[in-house]
Amino acid sequence: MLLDTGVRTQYDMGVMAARVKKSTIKDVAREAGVSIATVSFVLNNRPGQVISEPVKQRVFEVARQLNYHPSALAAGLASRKPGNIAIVFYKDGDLVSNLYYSFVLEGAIREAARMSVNIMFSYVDEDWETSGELPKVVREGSTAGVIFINQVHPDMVRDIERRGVPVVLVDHYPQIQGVNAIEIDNFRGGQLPVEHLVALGHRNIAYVYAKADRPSIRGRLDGFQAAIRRGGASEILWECEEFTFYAARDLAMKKLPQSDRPTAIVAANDELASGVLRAAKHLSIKVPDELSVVGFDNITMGFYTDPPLTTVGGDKEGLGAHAVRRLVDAVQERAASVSTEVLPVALVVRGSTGPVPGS
Amino acid sequence: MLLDTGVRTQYDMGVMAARVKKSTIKDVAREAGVSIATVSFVLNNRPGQVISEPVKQRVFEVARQLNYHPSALAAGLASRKPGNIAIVFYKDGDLVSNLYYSFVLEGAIREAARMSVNIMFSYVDEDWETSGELPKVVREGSTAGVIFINQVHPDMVRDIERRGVPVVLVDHYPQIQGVNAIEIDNFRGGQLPVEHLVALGHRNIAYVYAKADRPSIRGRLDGFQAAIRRGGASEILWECEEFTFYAARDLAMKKLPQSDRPTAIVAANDELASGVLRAAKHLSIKVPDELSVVGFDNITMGFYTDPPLTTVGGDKEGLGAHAVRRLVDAVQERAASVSTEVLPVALVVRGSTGPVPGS
DNA sequence: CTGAAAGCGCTTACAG
DNA sequence: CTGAAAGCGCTTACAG
Repeated sequence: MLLDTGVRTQYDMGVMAARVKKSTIKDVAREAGVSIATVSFVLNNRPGQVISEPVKQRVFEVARQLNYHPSALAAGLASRKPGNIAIVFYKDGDLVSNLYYSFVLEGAIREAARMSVNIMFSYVDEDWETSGELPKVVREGSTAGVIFINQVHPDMVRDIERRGVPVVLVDHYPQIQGVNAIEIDNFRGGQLPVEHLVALGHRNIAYVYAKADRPSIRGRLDGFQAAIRRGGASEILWECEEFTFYAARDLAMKKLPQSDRPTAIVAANDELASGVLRAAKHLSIKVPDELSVVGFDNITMGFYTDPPLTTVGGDKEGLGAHAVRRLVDAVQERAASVSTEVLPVALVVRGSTGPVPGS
Repeated sequence: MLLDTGVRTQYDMGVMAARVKKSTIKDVAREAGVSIATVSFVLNNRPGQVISEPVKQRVFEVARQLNYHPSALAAGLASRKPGNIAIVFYKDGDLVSNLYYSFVLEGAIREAARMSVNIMFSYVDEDWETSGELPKVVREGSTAGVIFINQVHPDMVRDIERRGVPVVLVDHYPQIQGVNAIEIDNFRGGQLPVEHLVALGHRNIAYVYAKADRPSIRGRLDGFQAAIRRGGASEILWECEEFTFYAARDLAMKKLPQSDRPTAIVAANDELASGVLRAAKHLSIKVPDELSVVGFDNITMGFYTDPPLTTVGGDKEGLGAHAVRRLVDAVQERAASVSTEVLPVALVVRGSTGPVPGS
């Protein structure tokens, strides 16, 4: 438990003389002249339970007057279902401050607010294999369901569901079968830039990426390659050391000066694309006149590059919002079955792409 | 309440045959051959309560074996103190995805995880004045304390504290007296760039900012002005329309070409500084050779500008972490008294500042 | 249509 | 040093 008993200090000093006490279901029942069961029934609009209109009105009225709000703790305990959901992520990540996932979180939090569901945040240790310890929120039964974003451990998901706590996965890896999941259409997202560039006359298109054992990265590459084949363009793969701005910049600094330089570059994400843009600037290669560049993710950064970045945008907030809706459905057992929901992507054309040079 | 009764679908189909049930304090008491009170006492390490060593060991052992974890809901209800804290913000903000505050949140979440406290997120309507409605988490008594980041309504803070729920404010506005608050040293942060620039020989320094009725912005400006006076430099104020990259860029595009152009520019934040950098690039003014630029906040963006931005950095994660520790102290009534904690700032020298031209 | 009562899983005076 | 019992504020069969 979080708290000790102890003596109040500041409040006792008179500053907060009138400490307000919450009214309870008993207060409402007494005032309205009904039983607490009846109060509970009308306030929860219990299906199957018929309460006469006058009684209902009286209860609502009294509840309003007394400013009554049911205790979430008591309700959760009695119903055996906490009124909260939780987002759990791994400790060594930077999920919250991440330029991409922070928008997913924003979407989740807003949707939860809209649905009047509290949302909790919790980390789990990386070394789940060895500890086997479930997230605190599920160990202590304070959440009705959990959302994992990004990394996840398959066995942990099983263990959590075995406790009767539904799980929804967002843009997760590794792959897991038979779990509710939400992701964006990475394959389609990989095609979009190519189609755009081919329409602009480009035939010589490089893909900048880094190795990563993740479905989203794989999907983008697959989409790129499929579109390249279909467009009759030639596929060039530029592999960076890692998924960073500077790795992409350095790679581009090496590759761009070569004589058979591609006329367009598609990057696996906006950060890499920004690195390419920087290299082009240093090499005095004009974008988009001499080189077109496309990113992926549509993160804020792309507004501020020079020129502003053409990119592929998924509905990041939607990812979070859908996950919350999905989870609440699962918790309420309204969910038909397990499935993976794929959210659409769209090309966001800004200033970094143009007709192939010499066209 | 979040949930209906209903029939399980997927789980009943055999996939999740062995639904695990949580063990309770009763189970532990029975196995260990003691009363539930004793279990509660030893597990909570209740001060003043003396339990014999052998009994303690037995209880711990059994609890471990049964994988017992106290129900947070039950404990919260019985003790009248929820085991959670909450971060509440206003609905129209972009706090979570904000380039600055997302790091504060990251720090808060991590610290909460470290302290084994659950942290909840909640929005509150903008129109508090008219609704008077407290955040859901406090209405329903599911939080032991709340943190407000950024915007806050003074009367709401009072109302919440009157419920016995302590409040901690992070980088808040407007000003409120008598509440626990954490902020960075904006005044000192305003001085730092000037001292740095003066040491580099600059005497002609402009401050780029936008009007905002916020202590943090005011503090930076005050610091800037104080340092300018002390350094014997001349103060130039460039006021933008708003706090955006493009507003700063446009203003700089107008001001920079003037003959009496300053040799250095200090911006009220990194976004404005980036805008100035962009204008300089368009005007072919070399940074830092012909112009020095300093930002504020040390957001990720500053790594990617060209050149990388010299800026003033506060400990953003620390802001969140301190707030959590502060709040937990207040909840446990260990807090001596109400106070404002000011976190130090430091100059982060990167590539956008250099000696005054002609030196 | 409504109420009395058991119970959710804990904590906490109180008694011994 | 330990236990029996009341109580936290709800929900939910069950009875009428």
